[in-house]
Amino acid sequence: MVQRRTKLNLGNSNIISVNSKVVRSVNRAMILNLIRERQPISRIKISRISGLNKSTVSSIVSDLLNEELIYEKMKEDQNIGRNPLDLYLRLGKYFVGAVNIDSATTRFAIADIDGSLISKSSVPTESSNPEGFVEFCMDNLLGLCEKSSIKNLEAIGVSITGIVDSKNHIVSFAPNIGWENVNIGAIIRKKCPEISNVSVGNDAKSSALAELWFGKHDLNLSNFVFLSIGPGIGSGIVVENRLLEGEYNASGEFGHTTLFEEGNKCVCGNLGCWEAYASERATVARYISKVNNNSGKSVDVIMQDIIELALNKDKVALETLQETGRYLGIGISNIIKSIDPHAIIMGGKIIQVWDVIYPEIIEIVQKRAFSGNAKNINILPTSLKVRPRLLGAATMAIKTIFDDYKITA
Amino acid sequence: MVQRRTKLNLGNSNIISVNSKVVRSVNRAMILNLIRERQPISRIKISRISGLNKSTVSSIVSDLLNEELIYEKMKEDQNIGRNPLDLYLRLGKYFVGAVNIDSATTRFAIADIDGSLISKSSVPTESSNPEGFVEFCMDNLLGLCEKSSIKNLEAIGVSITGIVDSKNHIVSFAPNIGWENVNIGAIIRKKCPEISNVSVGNDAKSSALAELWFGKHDLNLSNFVFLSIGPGIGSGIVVENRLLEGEYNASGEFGHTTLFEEGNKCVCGNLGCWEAYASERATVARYISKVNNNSGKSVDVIMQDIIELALNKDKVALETLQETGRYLGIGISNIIKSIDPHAIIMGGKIIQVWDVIYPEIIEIVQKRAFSGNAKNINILPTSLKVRPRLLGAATMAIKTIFDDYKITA
DNA sequence: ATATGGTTGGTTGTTTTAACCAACTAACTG
DNA sequence: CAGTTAGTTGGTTAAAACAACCAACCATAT
Repeated sequence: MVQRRTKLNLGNSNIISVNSKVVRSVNRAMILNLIRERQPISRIKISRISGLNKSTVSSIVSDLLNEELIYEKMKEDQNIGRNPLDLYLRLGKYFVGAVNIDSATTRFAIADIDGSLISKSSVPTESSNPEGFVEFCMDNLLGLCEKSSIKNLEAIGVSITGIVDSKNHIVSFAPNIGWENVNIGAIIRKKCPEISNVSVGNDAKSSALAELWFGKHDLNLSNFVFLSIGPGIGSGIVVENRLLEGEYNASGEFGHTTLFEEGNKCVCGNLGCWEAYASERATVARYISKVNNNSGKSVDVIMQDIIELALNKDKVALETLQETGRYLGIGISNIIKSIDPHAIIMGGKIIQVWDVIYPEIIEIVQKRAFSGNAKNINILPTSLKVRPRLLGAATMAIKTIFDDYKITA
Repeated sequence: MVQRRTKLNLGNSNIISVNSKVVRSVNRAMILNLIRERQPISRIKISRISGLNKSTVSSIVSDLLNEELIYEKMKEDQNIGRNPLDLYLRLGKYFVGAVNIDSATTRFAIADIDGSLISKSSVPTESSNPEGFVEFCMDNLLGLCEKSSIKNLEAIGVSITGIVDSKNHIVSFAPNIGWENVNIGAIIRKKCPEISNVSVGNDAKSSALAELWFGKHDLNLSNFVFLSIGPGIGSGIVVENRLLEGEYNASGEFGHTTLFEEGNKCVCGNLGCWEAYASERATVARYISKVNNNSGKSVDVIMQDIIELALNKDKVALETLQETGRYLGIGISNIIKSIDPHAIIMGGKIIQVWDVIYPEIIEIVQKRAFSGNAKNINILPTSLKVRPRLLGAATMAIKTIFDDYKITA
């Protein structure tokens, strides 16, 4: 992969100068991404779409063929003239490793460059010794490789709950597992020096990335917010196809915005956070208090129980989830007004009862939306078929293969 | 100025291919901006900062000298070796026009490329006939030019209250002046066909741009939110030196996020919007209700009156503004958690009583900030000495002279 | 005072890279 | 075999990199 020139951030402009190598790298990345997104696609179509001369396209495509990142195949049923040579991503050649470290479970996967997961495994998260656990994770990942007869990994991506300094591969603050300033990048580089591309990111942000790269919606998503509804609420904000990281890597903490002055106590210590109303934790608490009030005896349930009950038309469960839907709607309205995204994509167990929550969400949002365009907002469950946070880890790794400099106007 | 290649937005990547002209244009823009931000600066320093070879820098600088965008001057007091030739922006050569259309007043200015305003004027806003009024504005602007013996304008920038489609130069929705889908760009192009660069933008967003380009803070601002506190509350979000526009050009409508369920009625029709508590309108209403309760007789004041009273230590005015400060703090806390900016920059009449409101704001924010880093947030009054909205219009225009493609990693 | 080496800033002529261009070949249809 | 579309080849051009050079200054030795 191409070596990058030093990037100097000076005042109001990110200064990156351009030389011929950067030019090639930008155009190569652009063509490779076009093939990824539009396959099958011919050289001539790439030329017309990109504006690059067809001989330039041929030259870059020839490089990509040599690198075995793509392959070509004659198209048969053309109407007139010579048939184009369709280009496709080549699978089965380059692989990446994905790790998702969650408070309870850590999951592993090997993924191909199209985001398909080749093999998976998981272990309980052992957070007391960060360095040892990350090394243990790498052993697990390499074990998966061996099992699948994969000799080496192009890149590794790690997604994790908490605030992550992705630029420096450091987990700054992960209260759920008690980690602070853990340099995951350094640990991995030490353990696996042969793997040059390591990415580390927040789980909700990486889920957003997975949705951006591998989501299947009718929309052309480039501006959206991915909402990860779990015990808490996390999010990833995507603006013009890029993740908004935040100055201190803490963007998208909508879960801790105050919606109710003097409201319910949140795990963060403040009162009235959105999370204290719309998260799984809040939903479960509300359900329990309802049942306890009704029956007098205490119950012990988890989110999945409430969902199953609702799917079986249990009245209290349905009522509880509808309330959660309304609370979700309130917070989502504020997100829409803040960011003005094209869509809100939701992930988490709760999307199993989409039919229950969606009408509540959209009613609130429509009522509160104040501009004509904002009423067009799309609120959708994630289209991903595998766990977004794990695919997100894979996506961060895959991104290092496809991405390079980008040029913007 | 350099002609741009067609930009095709396709799925998840903005496709811009690169050829040698784009390369030159990127490097030229980078050097020109370096001179703008760091002047005086020598060729050799530019070379070292940018990574470009010094011969390349010399070549581009020679172009800029020919275009008379910059000038050079020998530096005298060097320690050792040949003295560098310091490069400076050349003023008095290229000018831009700025128009700020507000609900009551429309202001005009001619600005030099360093953002200094050469001459100014204003008229009452006449909103009933948009096309006629915009043409009238152009006549005013050209009149200012004549008065200052300026032959032509390089660019024109128009900032306006409301939702603006900056890409297409259309005012989509401006309820304050009753405009809807007014194609300002087309009107200006028709009226002044010789002016090729026209920019149109929301007033708060353009204020943010002005702060980004011409603000004087100790901070290196590249991620921040500009809050414009007027009768309502507008904002401009800057992420990595770029304005966040929003899918429907409606980002940053924090003023209409709900902070109080079932709270005060807002002009937008909803209940409990931030704006209904922290804006000038809300402040004035709160002050009036306090005074009426105390004295029994009704009063009629405007925001500036309350500010003057507070500056003269009037107790009720101070109390009212302190309350506004606390409400501001609540909303700002939510912005910080949503966007995670490096700073919040505030504009509007209320910053005249910064000493009154700041302690209230920061107390609330510190209490609610939940992550270590977020506690470092900078909340500051605007550093701009002229009206941000007018300078913002000028900045949009100036930006067209300096900006071109940018390369990001 | 003046020559000289050391140092920094800037220019010039050549080389290299990669995109562009125009003419060509390839492969297909009717 | 003409017409059409896809892709390649060889030469051209633009621009950055490179290396050698010139310019201008200082300190110091003579």
